Formats: sequence, structure tokens, C-alpha cells
Amino acid sequence: MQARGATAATDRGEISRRHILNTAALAFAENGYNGVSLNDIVRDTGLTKGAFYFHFPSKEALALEVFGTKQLDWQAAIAERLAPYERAIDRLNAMLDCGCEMYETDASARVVGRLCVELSRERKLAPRLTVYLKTWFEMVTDLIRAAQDEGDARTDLDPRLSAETIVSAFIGVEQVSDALTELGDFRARIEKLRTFVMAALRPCP
Amino acid sequence: MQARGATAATDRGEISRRHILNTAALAFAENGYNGVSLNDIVRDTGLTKGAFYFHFPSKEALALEVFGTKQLDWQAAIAERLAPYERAIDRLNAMLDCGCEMYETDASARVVGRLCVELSRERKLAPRLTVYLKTWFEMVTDLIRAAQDEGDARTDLDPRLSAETIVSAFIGVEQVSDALTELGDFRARIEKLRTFVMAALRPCP
DNA sequence: TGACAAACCGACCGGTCGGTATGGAGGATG
DNA sequence: CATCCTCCATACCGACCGGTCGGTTTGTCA
Repeated sequence: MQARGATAATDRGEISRRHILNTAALAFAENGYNGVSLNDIVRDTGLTKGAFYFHFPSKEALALEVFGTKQLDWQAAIAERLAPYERAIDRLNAMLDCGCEMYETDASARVVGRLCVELSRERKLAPRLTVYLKTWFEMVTDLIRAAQDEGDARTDLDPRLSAETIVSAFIGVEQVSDALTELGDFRARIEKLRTFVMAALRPCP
Repeated sequence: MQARGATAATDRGEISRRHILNTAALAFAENGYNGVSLNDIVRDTGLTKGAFYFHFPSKEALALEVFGTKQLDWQAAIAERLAPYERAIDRLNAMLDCGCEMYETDASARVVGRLCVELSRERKLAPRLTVYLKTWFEMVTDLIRAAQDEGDARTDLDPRLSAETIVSAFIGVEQVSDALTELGDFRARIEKLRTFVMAALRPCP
């Protein structure tokens, strides 16, 4: 006897749903919310509008779900990546590395950043977005504070203030790199950012 | 006898043209390129489509011209603002101040940033945009180098690297502030950015 | 006053947008 | 076999997009 309602293994509905989600993530990552029409997504999936509207109530709902899931992926990946490091300053470094790697290995990773910026302008994501950014702020703030305690960061810097600057800078670097080289030099720019940040944080000899 | 062709003072054509330009700048600044339809602009100006297409060949051309003129305004304002200061570190400070003030006093000022990001994604502005960003990079690079020479900035930082990071951070702060508070806390965030940057640049005691 | 061009009007075009209505294939269930 | 529900295809909708076009108004100069 199997679970009631859902037919577990061969659930083609769930497969289609995930397929739509992944396809949309890629498309949104590449061309943004307004740059992708529903017809584009439908065509890319190989399905039809009828199929789409069976699984999602609207294009906006799709985008929100894409954002939500990818955002969780991000945070999980970061958390896993940071775990091995003992010192906070190393975790901060690893965090930036992790960001680069995700952009390099998963073309749909940047859907988070794009949708975050784009949908926030239309005030459709505001609550979720606020939480998202604040989470980042706090993660980095904690890292900097810890680094200060461990003697790896100068103590005359306000942790929160520095954290918000660093996170904003990361977002800005993404925009600039996308504008200039379609993210072709993203890794290089993040390396620069890291060098600057580390120099700024480093205690005076 | 007055100038042939152009009738100097009461040139209603030129007035309409500028009116369209200003109206569009405001609209684009507030809602972005794709967020504003031609009908919106036409309605806001109080004119009609016929009038619009007499002055501009397309919506895209309008946006490009808006970007170009506003960009020049920016650079001129910055240059004027920086002139009185002798020390490079003061000019760097004044530069950030000037950015804040423009955003506060001229609602259409941020059309530069918005169109820069939005149009670059559609690769319509690429050449002009590259120049624009590179100009910023170089301005800040020169300032940092000068500050180092004057003993106001630590010398173990690469000027270009630091400059690109600072400019990117500025852009990122704009995005974040817009996303969270519709630029309501832009000044405050830039102040934070400045504090961090200055602390990072300051020579160790 | 009349000719002429610059400036402007507003209806209209083809196309695309997000979204809807309807019906049918196919497996599970009685 | 009859029935029901899930899942998807097809055809279609009204709204709106950027852009065009024939015609009208306005100002200038002979």
C-alpha cells in the first residue's frame, strides 16, 4: 500500500513541475524577469501553457518560487562551505570563494541576485527580499565580529557597517561585471574585492 | 535680422524636445526603461505620439539621449564640487557627498545608474557604458593614488583595485537602498560606505 | 494675404503579452 | 466496463506594446 494521493515514484506531474522551475531559473538568470516571457518558458520546457498553468497560478508566482528555492540552495551551500574553517576570517574568505564557484558552476545561481533587484523595484518581493538581504548582513556582521575577537580584524571598524558595505559591494561587483563582460570577469573582480576587503580589515602591524 | 533657420528665443520645438527629455528622465529614473511605456511618457508630457516621433526616432534613442545628457550633468557636477579641495582624500570624500546630494535634489539623477544597468543587460549601451564606468574607475584611481602620495592613504593598497571596488560598492549600495527603502536611506548608507572606505584607506597609526 | 515648412495630432497597425476556456489522453478505482 | 482525477494540449482572449501615417495647426517670411 502506497501513500494516499501522491503516487510516489513515477510522479510525472512533479517531474514537470521541477522541469518548469529549473528552466525558468535558467531563463530568469540570463534575461531577467521582464526579459523572459511566459511563452519563452513554455517553449523552453517543451510543454504548453496549459501545462504551465496547471502547476503555477501566474508568472509572478513562478518567479517567487524560483527565487525562494534558489535562495535556500545558496544559503545551504554557503553554510556547508564554511563549516570546515575554524577562524572567522577564513570563513569570510570562503564565503566569497563560494559565491564565485556557484556563479561558475551553476548558470542559474545568479537568478537570486537578479530577481532580488528586479522584483524589488516592482515591490512584489519586498518582505521576502528584506529578510534575504538582512540575513546576509547579519551573517557577515557575525563573521567580522568574530574575526575581531580572534584578533584577525582591526577593532576600530564597526562590524555591521562593514558588513553592509561588503555585501553591497558584492552586489555591485556583480552588476558591473555583468554590464561589462556578461560576468566573464566575475571571479577576477571578486578576487579584487576580497583583496581590498581583507586589506581593510587587517589589523595594523 | 536674426539667425537663419533657428529662431533663437521662442523655439517651441526645442522646448518640447527638452520637455520630453526631462519627463522621460524622471519616468525612467523612477520605473526603469522597461517599466515605462511610450504611452506613459506621451501622457506625462501632455503631448502626443506624433509629437514624440517628430523629435525622436524611437524609444531606445530617447533613452540613450537621456542617459548621455544626464551622465554629462553628473560629471560636470562632480568636477565642480571637487575643485575647491586641495587634498585628494578630501576630494574623495566630496565625491561621495556629491553623489548623495544629486540623488536628494534631483529625482532624475539616478536615471544614469538605472539605465546603465538595465540597458547594458540588453547590450544596447555597451560601448557607451563601458566608457562611462571606466571613466569612474579612473577618476577614483587617480584620487587614491594622489592620496597615497600625500600620505593620506596606506600604500599597500592597489589604487586601481581599490577604486573599482569602491565604485562597485557605490552602485551596490544604490541597489540595496532602492530595494529596501526606495532610496529613503541612501544618504545613510553612503555615509556608512564612506566610513568604511576611509577606515580602509587610512594609514595605520 | 498666401505659400511653405516646422510642429503637432490621434487613429490605427501588426505583434506580443499574461492569462483563460475547453477538451482529451491515460492511469487508478469502483 | 464505467467513472473519476491528474496532467497536459489547443485555441483563443483582451490589453497593451512600440511604431506609422495622413492630415491639421502654428509660426515665418515674401
